[in-house]
Amino acid sequence: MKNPNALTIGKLARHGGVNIMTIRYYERRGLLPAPTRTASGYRLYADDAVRRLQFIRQSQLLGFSLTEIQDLLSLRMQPGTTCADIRSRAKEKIGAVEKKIEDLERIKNALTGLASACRGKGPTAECPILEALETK
Amino acid sequence: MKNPNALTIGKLARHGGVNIMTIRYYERRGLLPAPTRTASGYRLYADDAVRRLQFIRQSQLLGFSLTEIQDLLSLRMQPGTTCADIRSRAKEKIGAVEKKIEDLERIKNALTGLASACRGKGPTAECPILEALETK
DNA sequence: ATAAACCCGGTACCTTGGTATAGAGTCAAG
DNA sequence: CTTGACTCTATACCAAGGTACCGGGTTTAT
Repeated sequence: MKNPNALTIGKLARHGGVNIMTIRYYERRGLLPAPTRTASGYRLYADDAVRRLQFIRQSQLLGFSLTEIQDLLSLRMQPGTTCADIRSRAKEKIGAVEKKIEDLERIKNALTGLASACRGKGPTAECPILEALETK
Repeated sequence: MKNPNALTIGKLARHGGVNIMTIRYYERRGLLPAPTRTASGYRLYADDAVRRLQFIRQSQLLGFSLTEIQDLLSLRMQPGTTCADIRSRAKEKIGAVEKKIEDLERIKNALTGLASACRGKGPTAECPILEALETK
């Protein structure tokens, strides 16, 4: 091997804790750059691919979609992009997360109201939950 | 028409604020019972189909999936099902919603921490957000 | 009586984030 | 040198909740 650190796709997958198919999928999506190939066509990854995979996974854990992660990655590559650009993406995401939380709080309150209206006794014909769902 | 209240699929769709295709889809999924047909094969719905659609929509707004709604509907039809069975479905859903809220709170806190670590100045090479994402 | 509006079934397509399968070629160990 | 593990591409499939198109038949309004 020319590069002593080169990883085959299977090793990269084990390193990153993802499936081989996921790596190929990320490559198709443009999230991972196409690596060099051996003469027989095998992908060979350098160490930075591991960091790239970590970036993707961490970003996913923070609620970014693959498309948004792509956006973050290309922002990073563009000269002239500042830290403020990245921070604004983070703040947008915070806003979206807050909105989702509010939606879920509303749902939770509505469900809690219904559940407490139901004594839990009797047939379904008299269930206040079912009635509430039918009557808009 | 035999039934003065009979609705064609288009009228039911407008009543319920959904697409015609959605109604056919619900029928395929078993969420709406197959209605009677005219001699030429047109679907004819009675008034209760409107209430059924409302039930589905309201349940969706409360976070139930179509599969769960199917479950609620068949529970309602089964003799011997009690109000308590329905209430327990509601409580399960409340638990799931609470868990989602907690997940989102964690995400929000992590993002907020990252955003406040970033002064918003300088190139992306020094962005603490990007660094945090790369370093697991 | 004819055009507009409606409806039919079947199939394909969309999003998101992957996963699976098939059929073939390649690499390493015994 | 053969077997098993690995990799390749291309294509199809999954959940969820629909939406769209096609080529035809029906109903309604003018």
